[in-house]
Amino acid sequence: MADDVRWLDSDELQGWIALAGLLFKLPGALDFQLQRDSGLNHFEYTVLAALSESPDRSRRMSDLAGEANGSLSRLSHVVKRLERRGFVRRRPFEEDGRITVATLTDEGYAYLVEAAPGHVEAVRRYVIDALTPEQLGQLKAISDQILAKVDADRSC
Amino acid sequence: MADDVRWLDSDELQGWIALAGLLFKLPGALDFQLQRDSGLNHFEYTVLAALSESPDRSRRMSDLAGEANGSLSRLSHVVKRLERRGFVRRRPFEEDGRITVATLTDEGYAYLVEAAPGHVEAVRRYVIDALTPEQLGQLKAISDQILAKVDADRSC
DNA sequence: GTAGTTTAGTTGATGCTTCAACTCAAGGTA
DNA sequence: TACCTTGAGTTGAAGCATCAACTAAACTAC
Repeated sequence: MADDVRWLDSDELQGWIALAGLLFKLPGALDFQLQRDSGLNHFEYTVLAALSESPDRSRRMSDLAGEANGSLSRLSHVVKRLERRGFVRRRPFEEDGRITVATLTDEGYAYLVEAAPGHVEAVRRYVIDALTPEQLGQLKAISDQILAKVDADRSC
Repeated sequence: MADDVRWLDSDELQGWIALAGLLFKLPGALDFQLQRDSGLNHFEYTVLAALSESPDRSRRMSDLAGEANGSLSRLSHVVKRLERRGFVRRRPFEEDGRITVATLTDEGYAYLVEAAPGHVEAVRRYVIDALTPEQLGQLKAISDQILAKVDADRSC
Protein backbone atom coordinates (compact mmCIF):
# COMPACT_ATOMS: atom_id res chain seq x y z
CA MET A 1 0.00 0.00 0.00
CA ALA A 2 1.67 3.16 -1.14
CA ASP A 3 1.15 5.87 1.43
CA ASP A 4 2.10 8.66 -0.94
CA VAL A 5 -1.53 9.54 -1.59
CA ARG A 6 -2.10 13.18 -2.32
CA TRP A 7 -5.11 13.74 -0.05
CA LEU A 8 -7.35 16.71 -0.66
CA ASP A 9 -6.67 19.89 1.25
CA SER A 10 -9.48 21.92 2.76
CA ASP A 11 -10.26 24.03 -0.30
CA GLU A 12 -10.10 21.05 -2.59
CA LEU A 13 -12.38 19.08 -0.33
CA GLN A 14 -14.92 21.87 -0.14
CA GLY A 15 -15.02 22.20 -3.88
CA TRP A 16 -15.36 18.48 -4.37
CA ILE A 17 -18.10 18.08 -1.75
CA ALA A 18 -20.12 20.84 -3.37
CA LEU A 19 -19.76 19.25 -6.80
CA ALA A 20 -20.61 15.81 -5.41
CA GLY A 21 -23.82 17.22 -3.95
CA LEU A 22 -24.67 18.59 -7.35
CA LEU A 23 -23.99 15.26 -9.05
CA PHE A 24 -26.25 13.46 -6.61
CA LYS A 25 -29.14 15.88 -6.52
CA LEU A 26 -29.54 17.81 -9.76
CA PRO A 27 -30.17 14.76 -11.96
CA GLY A 28 -32.88 13.61 -9.60
CA ALA A 29 -34.56 17.00 -9.62
CA LEU A 30 -34.55 17.19 -13.40
CA ASP A 31 -35.76 13.62 -13.77
CA PHE A 32 -38.52 14.30 -11.30
CA GLN A 33 -39.93 17.25 -13.24
CA LEU A 34 -39.73 15.45 -16.57
CA GLN A 35 -41.20 12.24 -15.24
CA ARG A 36 -44.06 13.97 -13.48
CA ASP A 37 -44.98 16.32 -16.30
CA SER A 38 -44.09 14.27 -19.36
CA GLY A 39 -43.40 10.66 -18.43
CA LEU A 40 -39.82 10.90 -19.70
CA ASN A 41 -36.52 10.73 -17.94
CA HIS A 42 -33.66 13.06 -18.72
CA PHE A 43 -31.86 10.64 -20.98
CA GLU A 44 -34.99 9.87 -22.99
CA TYR A 45 -35.63 13.59 -23.35
CA THR A 46 -32.08 14.16 -24.50
CA VAL A 47 -32.40 11.44 -27.12
CA LEU A 48 -35.62 12.90 -28.51
CA ALA A 49 -34.13 16.39 -28.48
CA ALA A 50 -31.00 15.23 -30.28
CA LEU A 51 -33.09 13.54 -32.96
CA SER A 52 -35.29 16.61 -33.38
CA GLU A 53 -32.26 18.70 -34.27
CA SER A 54 -30.78 16.21 -36.72
CA PRO A 55 -31.25 16.31 -40.49
CA ASP A 56 -34.45 14.42 -41.36
CA ARG A 57 -34.90 14.02 -37.61
CA SER A 58 -32.73 10.95 -38.09
CA ARG A 59 -29.39 9.74 -36.83
CA ARG A 60 -27.50 6.51 -36.63
CA MET A 61 -27.42 4.85 -33.25
CA SER A 62 -23.78 5.35 -32.32
CA ASP A 63 -23.87 9.02 -33.28
CA LEU A 64 -26.97 9.45 -31.21
CA ALA A 65 -25.37 7.71 -28.26
CA GLY A 66 -22.46 10.12 -28.39
CA GLU A 67 -24.74 13.13 -28.74
CA ALA A 68 -26.82 12.05 -25.76
CA ASN A 69 -23.79 11.14 -23.64
CA GLY A 70 -24.75 7.52 -23.18
CA SER A 71 -23.50 4.08 -24.11
CA LEU A 72 -24.74 2.32 -27.20
CA SER A 73 -26.31 -0.38 -25.07
CA ARG A 74 -28.20 2.12 -22.96
CA LEU A 75 -29.39 3.86 -26.10
CA SER A 76 -30.52 0.62 -27.66
CA HIS A 77 -32.73 -0.20 -24.66
CA VAL A 78 -34.11 3.33 -24.52
CA VAL A 79 -34.87 3.51 -28.23
CA LYS A 80 -36.71 0.22 -27.92
CA ARG A 81 -38.94 1.78 -25.24
CA LEU A 82 -39.42 4.94 -27.27
CA GLU A 83 -40.26 2.84 -30.31
CA ARG A 84 -42.91 0.98 -28.33
CA ARG A 85 -44.46 4.32 -27.44
CA GLY A 86 -44.43 5.34 -31.09
CA PHE A 87 -41.95 8.21 -30.68
CA VAL A 88 -39.10 6.73 -32.71
CA ARG A 89 -38.70 4.33 -35.62
CA ARG A 90 -35.65 2.27 -36.52
CA ARG A 91 -34.51 0.92 -39.84
CA PRO A 92 -31.29 -0.54 -41.22
CA PHE A 93 -29.14 1.72 -43.38
CA GLU A 94 -29.07 0.49 -46.99
CA GLU A 95 -25.46 1.38 -47.77
CA ASP A 96 -24.13 -0.45 -44.72
CA GLY A 97 -26.23 -3.13 -43.15
CA ARG A 98 -24.49 -2.87 -39.81
CA ILE A 99 -25.81 0.61 -39.26
CA THR A 100 -29.22 1.38 -37.74
CA VAL A 101 -30.86 4.75 -38.30
CA ALA A 102 -33.31 6.04 -35.71
CA THR A 103 -35.93 8.58 -36.77
CA LEU A 104 -38.18 10.77 -34.66
CA THR A 105 -41.82 10.26 -35.64
CA ASP A 106 -44.36 13.07 -35.85
CA GLU A 107 -45.88 11.78 -32.61
CA GLY A 108 -42.46 11.86 -30.99
CA TYR A 109 -41.86 15.38 -32.21
CA ALA A 110 -45.24 16.54 -30.95
CA TYR A 111 -44.58 14.91 -27.59
CA LEU A 112 -41.20 16.62 -27.34
CA VAL A 113 -42.75 19.98 -28.14
CA GLU A 114 -45.16 19.45 -25.25
CA ALA A 115 -42.40 18.44 -22.87
CA ALA A 116 -39.86 21.09 -23.78
CA PRO A 117 -41.24 24.17 -22.02
CA GLY A 118 -41.43 22.49 -18.62
CA HIS A 119 -37.95 21.08 -18.97
CA VAL A 120 -36.44 24.36 -20.11
CA GLU A 121 -38.13 26.09 -17.22
CA ALA A 122 -36.61 23.61 -14.78
CA VAL A 123 -33.15 24.08 -16.29
CA ARG A 124 -33.64 27.80 -16.00
CA ARG A 125 -34.84 27.67 -12.41
CA TYR A 126 -32.13 25.32 -11.15
CA VAL A 127 -29.16 26.39 -13.24
CA ILE A 128 -29.38 29.44 -15.47
CA ASP A 129 -31.22 31.77 -13.11
CA ALA A 130 -29.15 30.60 -10.16
CA LEU A 131 -25.99 31.92 -11.77
CA THR A 132 -24.65 35.17 -13.20
CA PRO A 133 -23.79 35.15 -16.90
CA GLU A 134 -20.16 35.25 -15.86
CA GLN A 135 -20.59 32.17 -13.70
CA LEU A 136 -22.32 30.37 -16.54
CA GLY A 137 -19.26 30.99 -18.67
CA GLN A 138 -17.03 29.71 -15.90
CA LEU A 139 -19.23 26.63 -15.58
CA LYS A 140 -18.89 25.87 -19.26
CA ALA A 141 -15.11 26.09 -19.11
CA ILE A 142 -14.97 23.99 -15.96
CA SER A 143 -17.29 21.31 -17.34
CA ASP A 144 -15.40 21.11 -20.60
CA GLN A 145 -12.09 20.70 -18.82
CA ILE A 146 -13.39 17.95 -16.55
CA LEU A 147 -15.12 16.20 -19.44
CA ALA A 148 -11.91 16.23 -21.41
CA LYS A 149 -10.19 14.31 -18.62
CA VAL A 150 -13.05 11.87 -18.24
CA ASP A 151 -13.26 11.20 -21.98
CA ALA A 152 -9.51 10.78 -22.24
CA ASP A 153 -9.72 8.05 -19.63
CA ARG A 154 -12.78 6.20 -20.78
CA SER A 155 -12.28 6.07 -24.50
CA CYS A 156 -8.80 4.56 -24.60
CA MET B 1 -50.08 25.97 -24.20
CA ALA B 2 -48.48 29.23 -23.20
CA ASP B 3 -45.92 30.29 -25.75
CA ASP B 4 -44.17 32.68 -23.42
CA VAL B 5 -41.39 30.22 -22.73
CA ARG B 6 -38.03 31.82 -22.11
CA TRP B 7 -35.94 29.59 -24.34
CA LEU B 8 -32.19 29.43 -23.77
CA ASP B 9 -29.98 31.76 -25.77
CA SER B 10 -26.74 30.55 -27.29
CA ASP B 11 -24.53 31.17 -24.25
CA GLU B 12 -27.05 29.68 -21.90
CA LEU B 13 -27.41 26.63 -24.09
CA GLN B 14 -23.69 26.11 -24.32
CA GLY B 15 -23.30 26.31 -20.56
CA TRP B 16 -26.17 23.93 -19.99
CA ILE B 17 -24.99 21.40 -22.57
CA ALA B 18 -21.56 21.32 -20.99
CA LEU B 19 -23.03 20.81 -17.53
CA ALA B 20 -25.40 18.13 -18.82
CA GLY B 21 -22.45 16.25 -20.27
CA LEU B 22 -20.79 16.41 -16.89
CA LEU B 23 -23.89 15.13 -15.12
CA PHE B 24 -24.14 12.19 -17.50
CA LYS B 25 -20.50 11.16 -17.61
CA LEU B 26 -18.64 12.02 -14.41
CA PRO B 27 -20.77 9.82 -12.12
CA GLY B 28 -20.23 6.87 -14.42
CA ALA B 29 -16.49 7.40 -14.46
CA LEU B 30 -16.29 7.62 -10.67
CA ASP B 31 -18.53 4.59 -10.21
CA PHE B 32 -16.45 2.66 -12.68
CA GLN B 33 -13.18 3.20 -10.79
CA LEU B 34 -14.74 2.43 -7.42
CA GLN B 35 -16.58 -0.64 -8.66
CA ARG B 36 -13.56 -2.04 -10.42
CA ASP B 37 -11.05 -1.42 -7.65
CA SER B 38 -13.20 -1.77 -4.55
CA GLY B 39 -16.59 -3.26 -5.40
CA LEU B 40 -18.39 -0.16 -4.18
CA ASN B 41 -20.43 2.44 -5.99
CA HIS B 42 -20.10 6.14 -5.29
CA PHE B 43 -23.11 6.30 -3.01
CA GLU B 44 -21.95 3.35 -0.94
CA TYR B 45 -18.51 4.92 -0.65
CA THR B 46 -20.03 8.20 0.44
CA VAL B 47 -22.07 6.46 3.12
CA LEU B 48 -19.02 4.66 4.52
CA ALA B 49 -16.97 7.86 4.40
CA ALA B 50 -19.68 9.84 6.18
CA LEU B 51 -19.87 7.23 8.93
CA SER B 52 -16.10 7.14 9.31
CA GLU B 53 -16.07 10.84 10.12
CA SER B 54 -18.93 10.71 12.59
CA PRO B 55 -18.56 10.47 16.38
CA ASP B 56 -18.30 6.78 17.31
CA ARG B 57 -18.42 6.11 13.59
CA SER B 58 -22.17 6.19 14.11
CA ARG B 59 -25.07 8.21 12.81
CA ARG B 60 -28.82 7.96 12.66
CA MET B 61 -30.26 6.98 9.31
CA SER B 62 -31.90 10.24 8.32
CA ASP B 63 -28.81 12.26 9.22
CA LEU B 64 -26.73 9.90 7.17
CA ALA B 65 -29.11 10.17 4.23
CA GLY B 66 -28.75 13.94 4.27
CA GLU B 67 -24.98 13.78 4.60
CA ALA B 68 -24.73 11.38 1.66
CA ASN B 69 -27.22 13.30 -0.47
CA GLY B 70 -29.66 10.44 -0.85
CA SER B 71 -33.19 9.56 0.14
CA LEU B 72 -33.92 7.60 3.28
CA SER B 73 -35.27 4.74 1.23
CA ARG B 74 -32.17 4.54 -0.89
CA LEU B 75 -30.02 4.63 2.21
CA SER B 76 -32.05 1.88 3.85
CA HIS B 77 -31.49 -0.46 0.90
CA VAL B 78 -27.81 0.40 0.71
CA VAL B 79 -27.20 -0.04 4.42
CA LYS B 80 -28.88 -3.42 4.22
CA ARG B 81 -26.37 -4.43 1.54
CA LEU B 82 -23.46 -3.00 3.50
CA GLU B 83 -24.68 -4.82 6.61
CA ARG B 84 -24.75 -8.10 4.71
CA ARG B 85 -21.13 -7.52 3.78
CA GLY B 86 -20.26 -6.82 7.40
CA PHE B 87 -19.30 -3.17 6.89
CA VAL B 88 -22.09 -1.59 8.89
CA ARG B 89 -24.28 -2.55 11.86
CA ARG B 90 -27.68 -1.18 12.76
CA ARG B 91 -29.43 -0.94 16.11
CA PRO B 92 -32.43 0.93 17.44
CA PHE B 93 -31.77 4.04 19.53
CA GLU B 94 -32.82 3.49 23.14
CA GLU B 95 -34.11 6.97 23.90
CA ASP B 96 -36.39 6.99 20.85
CA GLY B 97 -37.47 3.73 19.36
CA ARG B 98 -38.23 5.25 16.00
CA ILE B 99 -34.61 6.08 15.37
CA THR B 100 -32.05 3.66 13.90
CA VAL B 101 -28.35 4.21 14.42
CA ALA B 102 -25.91 2.88 11.84
CA THR B 103 -22.33 2.15 12.88
CA LEU B 104 -19.27 1.50 10.75
CA THR B 105 -17.62 -1.78 11.78
CA ASP B 106 -13.87 -2.29 11.96
CA GLU B 107 -14.10 -4.35 8.78
CA GLY B 108 -15.99 -1.52 7.11
CA TYR B 109 -13.41 0.99 8.23
CA ALA B 110 -10.57 -1.17 7.00
CA TYR B 111 -12.31 -1.62 3.66
CA LEU B 112 -12.83 2.12 3.33
CA VAL B 113 -9.17 2.75 4.08
CA GLU B 114 -8.27 0.41 1.23
CA ALA B 115 -10.69 2.05 -1.16
CA ALA B 116 -9.93 5.68 -0.34
CA PRO B 117 -6.62 6.23 -2.16
CA GLY B 118 -7.96 5.05 -5.49
CA HIS B 119 -11.07 7.12 -5.18
CA VAL B 120 -9.21 10.25 -4.13
CA GLU B 121 -6.87 9.77 -7.03
CA ALA B 122 -9.81 9.56 -9.43
CA VAL B 123 -11.35 12.72 -7.98
CA ARG B 124 -8.01 14.42 -8.36
CA ARG B 125 -7.50 13.26 -11.91
CA TYR B 126 -10.97 14.13 -13.15
CA VAL B 127 -11.73 17.24 -11.14
CA ILE B 128 -9.06 18.84 -8.98
CA ASP B 129 -6.13 18.57 -11.37
CA ALA B 130 -8.31 19.55 -14.32
CA LEU B 131 -8.97 22.96 -12.78
CA THR B 132 -7.04 25.92 -11.46
CA PRO B 133 -7.49 26.71 -7.75
CA GLU B 134 -9.47 29.72 -8.84
CA GLN B 135 -11.81 27.59 -10.92
CA LEU B 136 -12.27 25.22 -8.02
CA GLY B 137 -13.47 28.14 -5.94
CA GLN B 138 -15.82 29.17 -8.72
CA LEU B 139 -17.12 25.62 -8.93
CA LYS B 140 -17.88 25.55 -5.23
CA ALA B 141 -19.85 28.80 -5.43
CA ILE B 142 -21.71 27.67 -8.54
CA SER B 143 -22.58 24.28 -7.07
CA ASP B 144 -23.78 25.79 -3.81
CA GLN B 145 -26.01 28.25 -5.63
CA ILE B 146 -27.58 25.56 -7.82
CA LEU B 147 -28.01 23.21 -4.88
CA ALA B 148 -29.78 25.93 -2.94
CA LYS B 149 -32.37 26.21 -5.71
CA VAL B 150 -32.76 22.45 -5.98
CA ASP B 151 -33.15 21.99 -2.24
CA ALA B 152 -35.62 24.85 -2.01
CA ASP B 153 -37.79 23.08 -4.56
CA ARG B 154 -37.58 19.54 -3.35
CA SER B 155 -37.93 19.97 0.38
CA CYS B 156 -41.11 22.05 0.42
C1' DG C 1 -13.72 -17.23 -51.96
C1' DT C 2 -13.18 -18.36 -47.47
C1' DA C 3 -11.19 -17.62 -42.93
C1' DG C 4 -10.40 -14.31 -39.55
C1' DT C 5 -11.17 -9.66 -37.73
C1' DT C 6 -13.38 -5.53 -36.81
C1' DT C 7 -17.51 -2.69 -36.42
C1' DA C 8 -22.45 -1.85 -35.15
C1' DG C 9 -25.97 -2.97 -32.64
C1' DT C 10 -28.99 -6.04 -29.70
C1' DT C 11 -30.17 -8.84 -25.87
C1' DG C 12 -30.72 -10.97 -21.16
C1' DA C 13 -29.33 -11.16 -16.52
C1' DT C 14 -28.19 -8.81 -12.59
C1' DG C 15 -28.23 -5.17 -9.54
C1' DC C 16 -29.54 -0.52 -8.15
C1' DT C 17 -33.02 3.27 -7.61
C1' DT C 18 -37.49 4.93 -6.97
C1' DC C 19 -42.08 5.10 -5.51
C1' DA C 20 -45.83 3.98 -2.81
C1' DA C 21 -47.45 1.30 0.85
C1' DC C 22 -46.56 -0.25 5.12
C1' DT C 23 -45.01 -0.82 10.29
C1' DC C 24 -44.06 0.88 14.55
C1' DA C 25 -43.07 4.39 17.99
C1' DA C 26 -43.97 8.95 20.03
C1' DG C 27 -46.74 13.21 20.73
C1' DG C 28 -50.83 15.51 21.11
C1' DT C 29 -55.84 16.04 22.35
C1' DA C 30 -60.12 15.39 24.18
C1' DT D 1 -58.07 6.07 28.10
C1' DA D 2 -58.63 5.97 23.38
C1' DC D 3 -57.87 8.21 19.19
C1' DC D 4 -55.51 10.69 15.70
C1' DT D 5 -51.38 12.47 13.78
C1' DT D 6 -46.76 12.86 12.86
C1' DG D 7 -42.09 11.05 12.40
C1' DA D 8 -38.54 7.42 11.28
C1' DG D 9 -37.52 3.65 8.81
C1' DT D 10 -38.38 -0.55 6.08
C1' DT D 11 -40.07 -3.22 2.33
C1' DG D 12 -41.61 -5.03 -2.36
C1' DA D 13 -42.51 -4.13 -6.94
C1' DA D 14 -41.44 -1.92 -11.09
C1' DG D 15 -38.44 0.41 -13.97
C1' DC D 16 -33.88 1.60 -15.48
C1' DA D 17 -28.73 1.01 -16.14
C1' DT D 18 -24.76 -1.80 -16.80
C1' DC D 19 -22.10 -5.54 -18.21
C1' DA D 20 -20.94 -9.39 -20.80
C1' DA D 21 -22.30 -12.33 -24.38
C1' DC D 22 -24.10 -12.53 -28.60
C1' DT D 23 -25.50 -11.79 -33.84
C1' DA D 24 -24.72 -10.06 -38.14
C1' DA D 25 -22.58 -7.28 -41.65
C1' DA D 26 -18.42 -5.58 -43.79
C1' DC D 27 -13.62 -5.40 -44.47
C1' DT D 28 -8.84 -7.73 -45.01
C1' DA D 29 -5.83 -10.69 -46.87
C1' DC D 30 -4.34 -14.59 -48.23
